[in-house]
Amino acid sequence: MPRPNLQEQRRAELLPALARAFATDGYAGTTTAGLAAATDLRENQLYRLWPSKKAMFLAVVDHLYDQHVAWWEAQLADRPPDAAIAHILEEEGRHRGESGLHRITFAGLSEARDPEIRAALAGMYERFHAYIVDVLTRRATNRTGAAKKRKANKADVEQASLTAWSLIALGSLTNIARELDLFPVKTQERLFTQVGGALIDPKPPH
Amino acid sequence: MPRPNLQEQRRAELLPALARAFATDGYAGTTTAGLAAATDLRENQLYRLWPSKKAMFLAVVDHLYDQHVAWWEAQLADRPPDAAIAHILEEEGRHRGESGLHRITFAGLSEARDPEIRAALAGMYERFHAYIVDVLTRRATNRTGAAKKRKANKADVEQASLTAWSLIALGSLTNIARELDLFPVKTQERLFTQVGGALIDPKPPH
DNA sequence: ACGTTTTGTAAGTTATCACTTACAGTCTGT
DNA sequence: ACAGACTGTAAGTGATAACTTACAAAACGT
Repeated sequence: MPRPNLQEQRRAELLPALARAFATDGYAGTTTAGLAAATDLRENQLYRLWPSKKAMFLAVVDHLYDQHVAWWEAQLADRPPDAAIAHILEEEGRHRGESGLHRITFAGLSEARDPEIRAALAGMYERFHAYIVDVLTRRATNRTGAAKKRKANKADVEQASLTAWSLIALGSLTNIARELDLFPVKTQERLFTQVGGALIDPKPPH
Repeated sequence: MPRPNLQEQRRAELLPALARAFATDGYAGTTTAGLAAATDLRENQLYRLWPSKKAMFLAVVDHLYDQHVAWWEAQLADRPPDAAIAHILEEEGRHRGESGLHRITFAGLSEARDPEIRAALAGMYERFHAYIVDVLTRRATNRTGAAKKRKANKADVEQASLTAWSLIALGSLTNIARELDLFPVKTQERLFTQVGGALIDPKPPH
């Protein structure tokens, strides 16, 4: 049994370069030749690691989603819930721009006819939404006093769900705006802190 | 001088079919053969009306934007500003789904590297934003009393600008959600009426 | 009816696409 | 050292892309 199988590791190493390529040119606009150039490999070497261009794209989607959630986790760790959320609202815009996640999303949305791509994107949104709802309700129950330890009731969760979707909406527009240079970073920050802040905290301290 | 030139009219007639094709398959995913099939013409007949596939796409972007604004105008006409806005918030989601505007936007965003496509999209967003700001400030000044007829001041306009972007954000997410079946229509309605309503009207009547 | 122009139909061109095959090197456990 | 799997390089495959060319058939003003 000669030579150990390092394919899994190789895949992981190549994903950032693939992500960059897909983010730059979209799904249909990215060629396998381009992917090979981006990874400094030949096309058939990529095809030894994934069965198709689509598989490469789906792997990229998963990779970026994991990366994004990991970033959230890092922001939440070692901070009290309120401070963590405020911090995320401030930093989310900046971070989103750096990862290529939003461009991959646009690319995927253009291919939403394809059931696998569609499912991958939908799963990503749903998991992210669930995650935010969890963060929001954890914070809400903490606030009402750990002593009571009341379970988040149905109305609370429903409200948190709407709020979570709204935050995701702000994030989506911010991505579009960044892509098209619609408004300066300052406006983007105000969107997140002012509007986003108002959303999660109906009575602003003024 | 034989046969009048009806090209302009022909172009206008064909745009809806072209829009449908681009909306279905994205920009790069749509082939000129597909466009020909969608319009029931041959490829070279299309090329007699537009110089390239890109020109066809840009024409579609303009067409859908004009259509969307016309719809807004129709909603605003013959309604007092407040009622008109409420009505738009209720109907916007439904209407957006029917026109293919959002899918065209996704398609374009995947090609945002192309300066012409990028400019067309950016222009569309900016014009739409300006339009909403105008609607919002008209309403605000109306409210403070037509008698005073005070000019909208800078802070008002800035606030309206943020609100307008937020509404556009909700619209964008709604489109994504519709595309990916993220949540039911009811949630979508609540997003617009509850969150959207709160955005344009910080103190809800309760 | 005629001359000019637009319209319709078909075929072709060149490039590039996703994906494959062939084969020579190279590494590893034994 | 050597078998057997992995790695690298090159070339090739058929399909299909955007876009053209060629030419016959209408349509219109005169």
